[in-house]
Amino acid sequence: MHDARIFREQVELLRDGMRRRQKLDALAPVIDCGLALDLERRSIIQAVEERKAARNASSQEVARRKKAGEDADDLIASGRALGEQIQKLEEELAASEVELRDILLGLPNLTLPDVPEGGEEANRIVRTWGEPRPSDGVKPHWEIGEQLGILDLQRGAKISGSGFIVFRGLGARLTRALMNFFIDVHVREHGYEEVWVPVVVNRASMTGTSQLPKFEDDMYALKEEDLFLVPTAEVPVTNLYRDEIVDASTLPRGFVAYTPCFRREAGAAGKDTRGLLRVHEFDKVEMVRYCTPEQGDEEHERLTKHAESLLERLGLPYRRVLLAAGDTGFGAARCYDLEVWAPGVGKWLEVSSCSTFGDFQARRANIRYRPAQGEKPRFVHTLNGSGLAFPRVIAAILEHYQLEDGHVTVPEVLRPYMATEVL
RNA sequence: GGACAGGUGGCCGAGUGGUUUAAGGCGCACGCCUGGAAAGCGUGUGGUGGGGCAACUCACUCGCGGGUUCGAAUCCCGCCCUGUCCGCCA
Repeated sequence: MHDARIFREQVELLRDGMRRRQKLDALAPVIDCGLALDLERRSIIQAVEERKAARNASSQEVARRKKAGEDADDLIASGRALGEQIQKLEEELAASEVELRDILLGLPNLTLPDVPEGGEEANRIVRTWGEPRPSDGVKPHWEIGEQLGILDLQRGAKISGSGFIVFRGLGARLTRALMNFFIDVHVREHGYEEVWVPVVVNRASMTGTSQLPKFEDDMYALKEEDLFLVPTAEVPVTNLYRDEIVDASTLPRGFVAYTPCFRREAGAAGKDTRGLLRVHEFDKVEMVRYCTPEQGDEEHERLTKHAESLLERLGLPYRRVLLAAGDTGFGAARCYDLEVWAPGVGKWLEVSSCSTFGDFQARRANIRYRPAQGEKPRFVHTLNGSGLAFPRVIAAILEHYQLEDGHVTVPEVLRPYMATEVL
C-alpha cells in the first residue's frame, strides 16, 4: 500500500509507475479519485477538529462553572449543537476515509527503476546456470512418476479433485527429503530462523501481505470463520510482527518455513496444468526477510542467491529471470523468477519467485523498526522467496535425472535424506 | 461450546462521569554531583493524523467497534483476545 501522501506529493511518479506496469489506462481515473478524496478528507479533518477543540474548551468551562456553583446551561446548549455538527462531519470523514483506503489497497506497488517496462515479453533473463539436458527420449514426469509408483494423480483427483496429488512410497519420502534439505541449508548456512506457522490465517494477515482485498477469489476460504488457507507461507511468516516495532539491531533477519500452499487457480484451467505443473495444493519452503530500506537491494540479491544455491546443489540447470513491470506481482517492487529446465516437458518451470516489496507490505501490516533511540519508527522492508516449491522441483528431478531404463538417479545432496541412490 | 475473571503508556500499577487534559513507580535518555562509577538530585520520556518553512500547535489514542452525555479510561451494547474451571479431544 502506498502512503496517501503520494497523491498530493508524487502523483506523477505514481502515474508513471502504473504506466510501466501497463495499468495506467485502467488506473488513471482511480488515481484522480484518490487525489480528490485526499483533499476532501483533509478539509473535513480540519473542520471536525476545529469543532472538537471548541467542544473540549467548552466542556472544561462547564466543569469549572459547576464546581463554582454557576449556571452553564448556555454552554451545554452550544455544546450540544457542536456535537451534532461533529457527528455529521465524522460520518462524512469516515465515508471518505473508507473510499480512500479502498483505493490505496487496490493500487499495485511501484517497481524499482531497474525493472524493465512493459509486459511478459519484456522479461529479461539475467543469468543461466548448468547445461540444459536435451529432450530426446526423456519422458515427462507424470509418465515416469506413475510408472515408478511414486505419483498417483488418479487417486488424488478421487479424494479431492483435479489438481490434488498423492505421492507414494519414495515419492512421499522425496517430499519429506526436500523439506528437510531446504530448511537445513537455510538454517545452517544462510542464517534463517526456522518457524512453523498456521496455514489458516485471518483477513488482517491476508490484507497485510496484499493477497486481499484484490485476490479474494483466488483464495480458499473458510467462510463461516472468515479465515483463509494460505496461498504461501509468506502470509503467516511476514505477519509474525504485524503491528509491532521490531528491534533495529535484529535487522536484517530471515525466517524460513515449510507449509502447504493452497491456490484455487481460478481461470488458469487448461494452461500448463498436466502432472505436477499447476496444482491446487502444493508444498513449499519459503524464506521471508525483514530489513531496513537501505539494505533492500543487497537483501534482494542475497535472498535470490539463497534460492539459487539450492538448485545448484541439486544439480538442476536453471535461469534467473528479471520480471518486467507488467509481469511483476501486485505488491512487489522487483521480482526474480527462478526457472528450472524440465527436459521431459521441454519447458522452463518456475520454481521460485524472489521479491522485494519495499515498504508496501510493511505499511499494510504496520511492521516498523526504530532506527535509533528517540527517532521516529519507520516501516521495514519485506522480502520473500520460495526456497523452493516442491512439485516442479520434483518434476525437474524426475526428468533431468531420468535413466534410460525409466529409473531416476537421486541427486547426491538428497541421498542422506532418502537412503537410496535411485528411484 | 458453557461459566467466571481480566485487558490502562516500553514494563508494573492507581483510577466508577468534570484540575486525570492518565497519579505513582520501574526502565530508559540527558544533566548535576564524582578522580571515575554507584547512590542521590533534577529534567525529559509513546503512537497516529491535521496545520505550519520552523519553533510549535490542534485532534485522536486506556483491547476493538458502536451508543448515552455539554463532557467517557470510567455508564450501556456488540465483538476480539488472555487466564481459570467445566465439556470435548489428536
